[in-house]
Amino acid sequence: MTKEVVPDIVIARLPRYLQCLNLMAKEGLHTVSSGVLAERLGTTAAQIRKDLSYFGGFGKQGSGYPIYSLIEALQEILNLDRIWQVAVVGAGDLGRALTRYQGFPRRGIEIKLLFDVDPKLVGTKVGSITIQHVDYLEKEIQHHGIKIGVLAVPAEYAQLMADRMVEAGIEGILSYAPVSLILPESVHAQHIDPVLQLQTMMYYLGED
Amino acid sequence: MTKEVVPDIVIARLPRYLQCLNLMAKEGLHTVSSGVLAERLGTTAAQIRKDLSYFGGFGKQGSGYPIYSLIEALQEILNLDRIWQVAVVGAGDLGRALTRYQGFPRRGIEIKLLFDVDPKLVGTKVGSITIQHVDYLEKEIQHHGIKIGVLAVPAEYAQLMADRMVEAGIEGILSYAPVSLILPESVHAQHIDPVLQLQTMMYYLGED
DNA sequence: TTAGATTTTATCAGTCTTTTCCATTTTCCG
DNA sequence: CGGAAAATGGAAAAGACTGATAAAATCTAA
Repeated sequence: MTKEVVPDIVIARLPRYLQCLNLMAKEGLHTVSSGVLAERLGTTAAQIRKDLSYFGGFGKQGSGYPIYSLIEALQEILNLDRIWQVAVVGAGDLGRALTRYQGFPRRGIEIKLLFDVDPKLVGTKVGSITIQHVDYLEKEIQHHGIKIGVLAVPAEYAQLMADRMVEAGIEGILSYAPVSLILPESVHAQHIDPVLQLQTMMYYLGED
Repeated sequence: MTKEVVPDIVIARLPRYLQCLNLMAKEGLHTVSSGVLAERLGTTAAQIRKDLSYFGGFGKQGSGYPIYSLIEALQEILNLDRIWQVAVVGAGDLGRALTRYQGFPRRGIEIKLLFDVDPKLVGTKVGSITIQHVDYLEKEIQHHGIKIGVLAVPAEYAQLMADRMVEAGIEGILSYAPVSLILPESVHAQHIDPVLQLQTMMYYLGED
């Protein structure tokens, strides 16, 4: 009866399962066993079964998991059964590349707003989006009721922009800025920093 | 005497500590306690102390950690006390943005090679790097003895290019392609996929 | 229809991580 | 100088996650 809490680390793996399942569906498969899925994902069958079992029994003993209904179930669990609108702050190389990235619309993510401070950029378009001045950040985010923000600004402005987004009602931030952000507990943050990931790698590559 | 194994997850946190320490050094601080560092990083003091203690006692009771020498120690642990050369495969929006990214040279990462298949791109320059045809991938990587590759190609070519990089001697791959790669155990791989991170977030944002 | 192979599910044991506790050392301040 | 406060580092406890095992269900083929 008690709504058992699903560990964060399990949630973080579900999108990867979904990605792989979508690929398999495109290949024309209808059913997959945890063993096969594990091999494609580089993990273990037991882990996949355990992870999925947090949400109920999707599989059929003897045959495995029906791909289509598992995809649907995961999409519902992750709340992907709708379009999520996103605001991007920072229209430099990175911000513009993200705004043009076709992988977003293909997977239910719509870049709705794009902001920058540079007056030379404001008013120009990236794809179908017009770059707006950050002065309008709060107003526009509130107006569209956007809950997810992407930070693509230099490190020194990241905390300020994050604070403003939170103030405007943003509840999740994906940051590309190379700094640690200090945010309220209630805001979900994720960081992407290729340098940090490469540095992690260098530890292991060093012994030569 | 037994060389205790440091957990992967600890290694993955060290670059973040280093990033924060560098920032503090720039602010003119000389010493930092685990508590203050933890607050800036959004973690706990105990975890930082435990992580650092895998490598020895860097701190001084009563005052904390001397920032400069801790930075140096971490750089040495992570093998950052030299320039790492990197090859980028894929010169689309993303590959070019990465090649231009100033954060790499600033932190000891040199993009040395950039490849693409598109004959319209081959021969053109991105910053000071000339785009080469992927036909020369193996030869060039071997010639320069490069150990780290960055994948910035469409999903359907990612596995093929990863295989070729491994064949050429690459030991670590940072992939931006939205697929799971199947690689030998000996190759260290990291993935960056903003969609997966956003989807993880959507699970938590969904209850509204 | 039945036997055997396959595969999930649930449970439990084991391992890995994190947190807590505390002794010790250093710093600060009156 | 001396006591209180601050801080580390190690040991141990607690907690979380993963892997293994047994049981049940399904499928396949003869």
